[in-house]
Amino acid sequence: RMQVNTEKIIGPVPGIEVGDEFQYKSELNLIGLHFDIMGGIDYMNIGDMKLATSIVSSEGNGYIDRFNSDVMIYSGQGGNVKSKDKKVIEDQKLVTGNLALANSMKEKTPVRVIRGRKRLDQRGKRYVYVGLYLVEDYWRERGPGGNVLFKFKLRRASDQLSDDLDISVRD
Amino acid sequence: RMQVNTEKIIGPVPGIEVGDEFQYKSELNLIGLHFDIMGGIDYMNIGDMKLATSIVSSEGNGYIDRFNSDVMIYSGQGGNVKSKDKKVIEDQKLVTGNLALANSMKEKTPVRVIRGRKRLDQRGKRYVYVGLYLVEDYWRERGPGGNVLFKFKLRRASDQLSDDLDISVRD
DNA sequence: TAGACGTAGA
DNA sequence: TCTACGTCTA
Repeated sequence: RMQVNTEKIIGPVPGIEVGDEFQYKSELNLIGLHFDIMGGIDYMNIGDMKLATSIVSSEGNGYIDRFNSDVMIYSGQGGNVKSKDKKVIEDQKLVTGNLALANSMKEKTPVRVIRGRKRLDQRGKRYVYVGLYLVEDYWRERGPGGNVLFKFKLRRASDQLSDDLDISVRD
Repeated sequence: RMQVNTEKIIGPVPGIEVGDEFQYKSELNLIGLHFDIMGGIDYMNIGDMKLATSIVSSEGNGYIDRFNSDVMIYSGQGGNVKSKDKKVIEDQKLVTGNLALANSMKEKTPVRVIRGRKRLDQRGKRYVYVGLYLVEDYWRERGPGGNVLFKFKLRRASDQLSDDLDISVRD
């Protein structure tokens, strides 16, 4: 797949379909699906408001998200993630990516969702574009360490292919 | 470019030509030019001997290499590199990648060389495959911090395209 | 300058 | 588990 897209946009990326699969976050960047090569939440500024463009839910990094049929619970960023040189546990704050997701709820703008899962053979991950979602709700929780965590509830937009994503994402 | 190559080999990679250019080290991995997605020296075990397969000389990370026409001086790995959570300065050792390069000299096996340079627009780097080199010499030096550094002298193999690489690598 | 749901291999 | 010439944005 040789498409290259350097423009960050909200909504579908031309040429990319639900179920398309990638091997690296850097590929998501080249393709224009998700430009933040490390971060889970990508966003852009519309005027002076941050709006989320895409999120990556990836296995094996301390974040715990949930997928149930067309609803997902996505963990906010910051605070509680294991990091070699950073032992402190802090409250997550409603800034940058978390703020962008909250704004996306207010503005009812769609968010591209990419799901990264470990391969069965344990050789890296695969990232599958699972479609557009709308942020339906968010709230604060206390994490295991007592710190504040944000949780975002997203629902898959209905006007999309209804392929069985569990199959398309399965190894 | 959609070629994918998962087999690590010594020498030229089929389908890849001198001057071919890539945007990410992960692309070098997909293509089979250089499998170590972070490290500068990639190698393989032939029997119980490590032999270098490829090296990446990349700008802007504390290592200082030199390119002069068909000769390059490549810095060994370890010891003196700035790293956020690692302040200690240590002697480089003749192990792993450094040992592999030393063995490649003894065995006269070619090493693929990739040159990573910052883009003029400062948006990332570009990696150019500049061809096969032979390790001609290596020695120990003292670095600015007094620690031992390895330096490897490599000479470009003569039976290759003699395009002006300075042009092919220029922004 | 440092943070961020990175990756493969020893 | 840790290292390794990573890579983008704020």
